[in-house]
Amino acid sequence: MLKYALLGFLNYFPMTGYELESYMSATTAYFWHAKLSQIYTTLKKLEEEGLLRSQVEPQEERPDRRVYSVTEAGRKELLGWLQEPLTELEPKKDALLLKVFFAAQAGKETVLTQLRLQLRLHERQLQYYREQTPALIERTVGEFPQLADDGLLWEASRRHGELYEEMYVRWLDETIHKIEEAFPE
Amino acid sequence: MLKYALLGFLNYFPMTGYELESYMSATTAYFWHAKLSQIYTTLKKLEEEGLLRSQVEPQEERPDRRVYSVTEAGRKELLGWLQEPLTELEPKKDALLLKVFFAAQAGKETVLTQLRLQLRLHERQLQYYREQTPALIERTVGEFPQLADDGLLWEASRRHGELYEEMYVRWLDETIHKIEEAFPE
DNA sequence: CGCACCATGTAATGCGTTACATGATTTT
DNA sequence: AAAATCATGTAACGCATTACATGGTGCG
Repeated sequence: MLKYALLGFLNYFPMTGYELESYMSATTAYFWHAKLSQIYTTLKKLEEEGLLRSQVEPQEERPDRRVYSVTEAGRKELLGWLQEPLTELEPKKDALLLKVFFAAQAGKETVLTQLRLQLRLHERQLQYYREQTPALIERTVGEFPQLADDGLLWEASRRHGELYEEMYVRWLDETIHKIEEAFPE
Repeated sequence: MLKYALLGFLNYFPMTGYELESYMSATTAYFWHAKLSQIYTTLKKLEEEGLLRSQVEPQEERPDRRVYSVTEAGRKELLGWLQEPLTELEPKKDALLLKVFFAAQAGKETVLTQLRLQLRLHERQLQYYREQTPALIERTVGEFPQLADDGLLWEASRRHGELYEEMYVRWLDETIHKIEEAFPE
């Protein structure tokens, strides 16, 4: 799946594995992320499959840059994936919910501590989507005007992040109060 | 991590791998799931580590049942995990959002078709959390009254599912309308 | 007649993380 | 003086999925 994220980014313009990682961290990280090591091995595999090609740009005093770009076959592969509909819900994993599910065995204060900590983390993330991400999208669309249509969809995914964090904060609030009331000291 | 889900369930009462899978499907599947094959191999490993023990119950005309239960070491391991706070946000993956992010390259109608399909799936899931899950929790607490405290936290995780699906439906609605307006025929 | 349920497991493969290995330049 | 940025990769390991392998009972 990382495969398609890489093809998607490289279809905007050619770049290195290192640059791909920083773009992903700044944009898709909320719903798709990867470590550098995985990015490098995946890029190599995609080149072997003929979906990417690379060119080495020599540099002084630094490792040479290996710049990847999408081949015609790669573009077709990306388009094919974009057109395939998702006919089922994605299974998800959330370790916090798993802990909450079994938390009765650990006692009230333990759960509450954990939920309050999560509340701070999600509030901070919510703030990030509200205050940092819009400017990032505007800046990118400003820099590459041919990507204006894409900007609309980037904004849609940012909005998902915002709504998700709002929902999470609300649930944490609600749950903290319910636990406080239900297990009085 | 599946490890802790298995320890958590088996700490309620002993059961087989097959039964673990059906409990998980009915309850934690929304935030934690596993295939039977993985459950069987993990149970085996946990027994080797001394966190579980198993007893074989012979059956006629069917494969013998292997019933697992938690050892003292297993209970400690579970408690230890429950007490460890999660100090970071969980990275998540959502293939639909990845598609939406890159969807401009595939055209308006392709995205809309996909979003409308997802809307139906999420509406159905929302209905499930509202209409089916509460009865399941009540039934279980009724059957095992010593799990009343646990019931409160099961309800909290169900509520997260409900809020999540409400949020997702709202976002899909919003996004579908925005795309319809922004790319008029 | 076919499908779902009960019940167990192994083998191959793929996806992802952590650790290892290197090293100059720029910013705090 | 330390940390972040730029820049590349390999190796070992762990977690998860898919496919393989078996087979009786009960329901519609």
